[in-house]
Amino acid sequence: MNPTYIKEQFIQNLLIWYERNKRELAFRKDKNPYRIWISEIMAQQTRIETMIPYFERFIQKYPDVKSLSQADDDELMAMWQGLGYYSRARSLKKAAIMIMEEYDGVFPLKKEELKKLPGIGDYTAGAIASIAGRQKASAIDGNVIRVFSRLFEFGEDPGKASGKKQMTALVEAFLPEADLCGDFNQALMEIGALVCLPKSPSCSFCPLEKFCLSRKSGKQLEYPMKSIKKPRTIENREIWVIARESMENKKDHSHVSRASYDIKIQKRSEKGLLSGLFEFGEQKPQGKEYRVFDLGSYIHIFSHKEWHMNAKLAVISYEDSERLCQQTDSLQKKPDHAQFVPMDDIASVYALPTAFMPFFNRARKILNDQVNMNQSDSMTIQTIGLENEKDEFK
DNA sequence: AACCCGGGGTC
DNA sequence: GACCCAGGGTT
Repeated sequence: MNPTYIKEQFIQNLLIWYERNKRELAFRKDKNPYRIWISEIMAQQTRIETMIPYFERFIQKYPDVKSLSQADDDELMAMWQGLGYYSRARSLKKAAIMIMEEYDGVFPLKKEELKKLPGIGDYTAGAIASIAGRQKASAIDGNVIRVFSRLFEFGEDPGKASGKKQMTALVEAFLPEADLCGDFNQALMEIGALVCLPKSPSCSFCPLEKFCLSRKSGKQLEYPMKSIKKPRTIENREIWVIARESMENKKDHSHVSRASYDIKIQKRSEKGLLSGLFEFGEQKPQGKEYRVFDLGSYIHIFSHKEWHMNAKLAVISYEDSERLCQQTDSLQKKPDHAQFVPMDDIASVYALPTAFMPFFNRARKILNDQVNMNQSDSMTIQTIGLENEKDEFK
């Protein structure tokens, strides 16, 4: 058995399995470069099932490069709200503008050209070039790394530069002709997603079983080699959700059911964590009397840090709300205007990170209950416990 | 090379 | 709770 024969067998087994077992995914319907691109960016560090509904909505709103290049920034972030890694969305728009201006609106399909676009690295460039461009290119993601690490009992950390380089050479030694590379790459990923699972690989169903060294040794779970992660840092935060009755209520107090509240939000810095998204802030209202409700505590876990938050809801007067906006502006170096916006616009119009969502849901519930209550009493300070509200925290 | 950047499903 | 997901950018 010569090496060429082994490679042919490997490719044939893989591609036949793929044709029989691949999932019908929305972005596999055609080879449109724009849609392949959007799907690959959304799929970065994100499970396919999670990303599918975002993909459908995104394509509806931004059907092509041109519409994306003209997207409103806040609307774009709202479309991405909840997906995470928000710089992906900003890079998408930047790249769309580059494609319009530097490529005359024609999507580049060569790997080296694709890598010049923001948000497109080694993996994504290879995926687009091979799938949409039918070019000979590898696309090595976490799935491919796991599959090949196990196949050859790969002894280095593929996350490090040396290991990544060797892994690339190994995978590329198995690449078929250009026309088949798109399916080859997707097939390897599909094996990783459906068969060569991190904790319980189904080796007896694997078309590559007879090529797999770790299958023979029984050491599948020792690959890929993993490096030690540093522990997350913990930050404590005191969140103040500040609400006021919206102006509409004052004009029309005969219709209590139409009453609603505005909530103060401000834009986070354009750099760093959750950049460009909105938040409630940590400024306690001061001065006149206002009603306070306890919104409890919540721990939000990011990849690299944890926010341990406590939050309160303050309902203040319309007059105090305007002064508060000015105070908040003066506190910020680069003031993104603190503003009171209708409660129902939050998360749909103003992208709110998932980290704050539990507090927003609780505040909304409390405020809606307030609307349905007769507000004839003169209560000024009120605290509500959380005993029966745990469901609101997820 | 090390660090930063989200959120969610799964076991 | 630990793992890890169709990774990329910055320092």
